[in-house]
Amino acid sequence: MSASPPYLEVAVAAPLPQTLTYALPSSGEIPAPGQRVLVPLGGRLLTGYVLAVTQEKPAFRLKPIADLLDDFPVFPEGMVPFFRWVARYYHYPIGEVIRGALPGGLTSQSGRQIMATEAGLHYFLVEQPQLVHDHPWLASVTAKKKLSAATVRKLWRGKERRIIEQWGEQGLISVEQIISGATIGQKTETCVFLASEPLAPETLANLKPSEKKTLALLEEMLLPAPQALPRRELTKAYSGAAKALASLAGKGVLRLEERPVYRDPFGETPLFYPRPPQLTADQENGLAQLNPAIAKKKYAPFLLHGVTGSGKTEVYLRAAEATLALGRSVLVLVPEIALATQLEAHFLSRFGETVALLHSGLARGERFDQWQRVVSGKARIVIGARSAIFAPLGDPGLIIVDEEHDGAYKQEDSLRYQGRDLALVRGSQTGATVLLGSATPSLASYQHALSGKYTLLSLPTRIENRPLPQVELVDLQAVNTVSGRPPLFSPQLKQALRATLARQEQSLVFLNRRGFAGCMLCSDCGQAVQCPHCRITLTLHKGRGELVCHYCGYATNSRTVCTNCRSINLAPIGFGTERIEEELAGMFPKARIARLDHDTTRNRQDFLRILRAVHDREVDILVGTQMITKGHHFPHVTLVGIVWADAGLGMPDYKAGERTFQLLAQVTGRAGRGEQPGRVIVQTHQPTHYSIAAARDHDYPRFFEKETGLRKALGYPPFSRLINLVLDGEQEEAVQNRAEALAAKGKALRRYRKTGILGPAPAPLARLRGRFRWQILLKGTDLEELHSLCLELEQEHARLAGKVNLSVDVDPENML
DNA sequence: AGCACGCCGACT
DNA sequence: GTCGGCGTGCTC
Repeated sequence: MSASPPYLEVAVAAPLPQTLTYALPSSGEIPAPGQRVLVPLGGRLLTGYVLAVTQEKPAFRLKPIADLLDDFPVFPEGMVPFFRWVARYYHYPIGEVIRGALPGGLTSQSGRQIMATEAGLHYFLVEQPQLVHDHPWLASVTAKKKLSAATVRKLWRGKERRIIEQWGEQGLISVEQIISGATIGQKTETCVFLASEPLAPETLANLKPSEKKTLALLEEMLLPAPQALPRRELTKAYSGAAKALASLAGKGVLRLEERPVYRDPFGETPLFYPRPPQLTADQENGLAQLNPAIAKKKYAPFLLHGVTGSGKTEVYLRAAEATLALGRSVLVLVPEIALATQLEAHFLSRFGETVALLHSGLARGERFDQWQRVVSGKARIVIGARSAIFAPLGDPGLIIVDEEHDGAYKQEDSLRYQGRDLALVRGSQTGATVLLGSATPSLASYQHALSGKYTLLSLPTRIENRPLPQVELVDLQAVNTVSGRPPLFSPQLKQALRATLARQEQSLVFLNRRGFAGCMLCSDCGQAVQCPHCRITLTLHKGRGELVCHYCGYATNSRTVCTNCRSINLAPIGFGTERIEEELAGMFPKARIARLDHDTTRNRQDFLRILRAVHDREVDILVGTQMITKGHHFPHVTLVGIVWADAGLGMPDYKAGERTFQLLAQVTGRAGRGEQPGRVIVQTHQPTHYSIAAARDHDYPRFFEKETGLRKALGYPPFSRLINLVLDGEQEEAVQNRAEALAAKGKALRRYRKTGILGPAPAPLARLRGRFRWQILLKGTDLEELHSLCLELEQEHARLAGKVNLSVDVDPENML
């Protein structure tokens, strides 16, 4: 058999559902899987990712690869099946999957660069200066400044293209094809290390005063963490240090090296956590099951159910040690916001240089550096937020997902993946042990643990047997007010806030409400009006005067009766953290109040700034959404108030009960970790609701039983699978028509009998950023069928042209 | 996505 | 009669 020249299977960074085949570049070089290449596609050049080298020749004429972009792969070949799986399962173009997985700034595409010729300069500046006025971009060109690639693209796509081409032909400007977009720089910091050898006495005796001072300072600063210290820390403390450090390095007293530096969010040197010599019996027991699984190098999923403060971290660390000892690598996923917690410091303390960090707070260059360290094998432990599931580790033998129940693992735009679910997929592909950890496991994970699909490990007690905090429930229905409507703050909570302020301690005030959707709340039983078919809270559409189900489209007049107790005393309700902040400011004019939610924290910096203010006791009362439950423990917070614990139960979401339980359990678990036990006051309209009562009693099994029963009865996950199809566009009618057309098409396809089509219905945020949104929910137990139906509807959508956009959300968690 | 091709109204 | 608008379809 003669060897034909190989062909390359390439995923192109464009929204194509399939991969494309290219011939070898003219150089004859054969790029390896994982390398980036520049490929021609429909008259332009863009980045592609080589997935495979194949001998299979397709039936059509191939174009050759235009260029190689890398000397080495940017991801290991072993990740190719993973990318394929993700693209297929989440109905997302594979090239976009890979582009999104890689650190930013690695995507090249062809563009154009516009420059003025000598003749042009004269023409535009002297002969026809009004042209510069008419075409403002000419100002940059005549000033010999480069136009950005984005600017040129916009001009080229718009009305200016003709004139640009015309002037190009006249020789007034030059239009050159360039490759742009890939912009990556290295960023490191100079760090100081003490020499490992003890110093000779004569060296020490001959030091200059400034050198002695610097050395003393260094030793002092290194004391809490005997690792590296950034040079600028020293030069900040003592301006003579820069010079002294250089000469000390020359004398061999210390080393200066370029290193990435990891910083604590509060700007302190990371704490060093020593390896504890003793484990608890529960930790030992867990590791006795984990270690053999790790050693087998086969896929083995575990659920580590441990209450807050029970020592999950040490189990992670020991499992990581065992995995590294086998020569395999470790991937640790944490919720983005929790990256500021001690977990990262624990891993750094234990494993030092072999840890890489991947999170959204890194600058582009930093992110690229971390990526390089991983792909080159220098870093064998990766800690990161959900996107770190795409970290280019060659042979992950252990994948840890901390706080696995956390909603932050679900990406809610572009590629809508679930990081925790992908951890299991990647683990099963690479033969890894997957360790999911949580104090309040997701229903699905716990279900799998009980069914034996995962192995359940338990850490039922807190270290040192500290008690869980006492939780007081306040029934808002029972609070008497002049107006007869429940108040925002009960006398109990007001009183507690006042007392806490008087003691100069801090309070946290939660409102689990980031949604905007209003609902109708029954003033007698406290329950929100629900859909008779879906048991989902109906959303109030004020304009139409209707209550609408966002799952099935059911609508009823907003003047209705309570679905629970038939009462006619229904009141529209809807308020958020902003209102709470306002009320508090009115009640306590002298208190320093801060708010932490999506509106006040545009980015990680804002988040850390507010946390820091609380940490430094510059804030008396912190108001916020679930964001405050994560991350930090503040020792001076002695009161936690939950304004409206059942707020989440009013959301149009089948997971409302689960979310509510998790939130309350997380909050109450967090209080009382300091020396004082702390007080938790939970205000609610539904004190007997199972989610709220079980959270008060720290009773996960009770919650699980009840919630599982409800889900099963209604056929919601984990007893079925969902795919949400969201249509959006500028014209409401077009969107609604398309939604109806697709739903009708789906219902007409008789071969998908086992899959239900709910809707179409207006999306819970029916108008978002000026676009109208409708959705169709697919629900079924047959995964195969569900996905083929989805695929057919996508094809139907593509066939029907129009300015309506379709996005697919597989396993939706939050349909807002 | 973005570019080419193709089919209809208002200009020389 | 052409220019140039945008709607559809394909990209190895």
